Amino acid sequence: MNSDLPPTAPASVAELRVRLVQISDGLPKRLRQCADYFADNLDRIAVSTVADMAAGAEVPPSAVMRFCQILGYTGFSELQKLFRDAYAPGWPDYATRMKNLKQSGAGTAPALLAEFVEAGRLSLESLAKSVDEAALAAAVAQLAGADTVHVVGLRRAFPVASYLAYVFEKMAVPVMLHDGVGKLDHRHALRKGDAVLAISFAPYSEETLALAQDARDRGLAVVAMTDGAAGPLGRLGTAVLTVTEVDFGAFRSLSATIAMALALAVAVGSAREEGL
Amino acid sequence: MNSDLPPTAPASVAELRVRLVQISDGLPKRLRQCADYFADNLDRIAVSTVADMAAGAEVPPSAVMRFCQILGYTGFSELQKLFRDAYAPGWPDYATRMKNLKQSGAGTAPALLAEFVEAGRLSLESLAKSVDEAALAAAVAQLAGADTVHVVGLRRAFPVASYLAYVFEKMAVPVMLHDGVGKLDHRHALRKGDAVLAISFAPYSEETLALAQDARDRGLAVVAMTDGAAGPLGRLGTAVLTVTEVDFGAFRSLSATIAMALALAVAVGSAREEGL
DNA sequence: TCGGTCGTGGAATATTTATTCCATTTTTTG
DNA sequence: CAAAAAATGGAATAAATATTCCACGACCGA
Repeated sequence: MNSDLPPTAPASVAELRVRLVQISDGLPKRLRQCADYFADNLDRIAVSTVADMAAGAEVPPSAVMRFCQILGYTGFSELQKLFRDAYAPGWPDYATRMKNLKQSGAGTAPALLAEFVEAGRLSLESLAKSVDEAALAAAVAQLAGADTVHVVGLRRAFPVASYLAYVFEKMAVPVMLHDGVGKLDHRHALRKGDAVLAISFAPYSEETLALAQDARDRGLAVVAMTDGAAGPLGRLGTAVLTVTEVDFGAFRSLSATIAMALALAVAVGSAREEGL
Repeated sequence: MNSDLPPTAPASVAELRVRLVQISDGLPKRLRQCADYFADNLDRIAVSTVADMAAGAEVPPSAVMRFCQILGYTGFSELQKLFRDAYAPGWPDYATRMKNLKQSGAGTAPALLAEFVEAGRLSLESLAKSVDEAALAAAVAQLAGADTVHVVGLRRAFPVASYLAYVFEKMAVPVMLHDGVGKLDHRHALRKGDAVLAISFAPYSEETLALAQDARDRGLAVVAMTDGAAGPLGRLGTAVLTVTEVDFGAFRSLSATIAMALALAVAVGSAREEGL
């Protein structure tokens, strides 16, 4: 008797995800297409019909049905119910709360908060969607290979720069924060083998560009965090990390920029530890 | 002829939300129940049937149909399509991208980025859900009434403090950033009529607590941004803003903290302008 | 109070969507 | 290479869901 496949249907989204990858191997062609497409589009299941999913997986609807039954469900509907139910507790509370906040009236603090929260969320989503993994890897490599990392970022970018400096410090990466205090020119601090991590967004601050340019002239690695590869800082960088931040009003949430900065700093920190 | 209601159906979720509150008044009982329930449960629309929504609004299904048609749609399906489509481009791409990033393998930069992005998102959601509007209003009032705002925050909180100082400055609010450079004690700068905005999270930095304590002793307003009202800074504040940040590894994304800070600063800035 | 309009609920119908079944093709196995 | 088994696609059927229709009742103005 065939008892090598558990007859029990996954009772949660998490379980299902595990099962999907488990069974993907050892499944005939069409059914594997289903497994793969389902695994890659878990979020669409709740709002799709059998026909939609079938079209996405490029199989006939009947294949989708068979697939659901192989997983242990009576049919697609039962599987879909899993996802429809799962939506309820996750998003809705947040969404309604958000709506209430915004309804407080434009200009009030809760409404502003709602806007900034939303801007931050959008920025983070957009970052996840658009990140250039190759550029990120290059940036990590260049910074991990540097003797000292010079972090520069002024005005709006200064909070990010200071946080980066803090994290680098915690991770025992030699770091120098160029904060422009007292109009001092820290340019002479750049040495061969160092790298510059420059953060600036339009309108770009001259001091930041100047330091980056100087480093570039001397042949140092320049990692740029900016809002467009085509901008002045983007052209200067030996590795360019693009972060588009959704801003509300005149101020930006910096959420995406900080997430990128953290990832970069921690990755560099780990890379250096391994390199010891 | 009755042309006071626009015959055009809202073409986006945002438009629909506006329309819902507009028409809620001047609608017969059952239809208003629909409008209210829909407005409060926008997120459920995508995954519900007419019967579900009807049950939720405590009306018969036919009432829901009439309601959809009054809004200008041919029926519920058309309205629902709005939400199902909105899910597809918004979340799904993000979700799959996220999964891919995480799959890059623990410790690599893209995987780290995914984690920090996720932590940021969760923090923002949790902030929107848990914000104390009364405390926020109190904080705005106290800061708006102050002569000079003293911002203090060190270590992890310093990026937030520096950004706050930047925004206050841009909004023409007299501000002083206490950054502890050179171990200077800026305490003497506190004057009657000033207010302190202190930011600190466990483990709390002594300097921040000391400044807050000093201000409190002199009877100044102390607005605290911290991670628990019961903490040492929470006990000191005359207004306490609680921000729980989801952190990944040893570092936190600061997304929620910055969103809160921005909302606070902009609200204070506007309040002061009006008060001129 | 009467006649009309408007709102309402439920039953009937139309449409969409899920599910099953089976003839055909492909793959495996002896 | 043939026979059996498995897999496949599409058409038929069943179920669910959306939508319309209409008879009833409440409300409003005359």
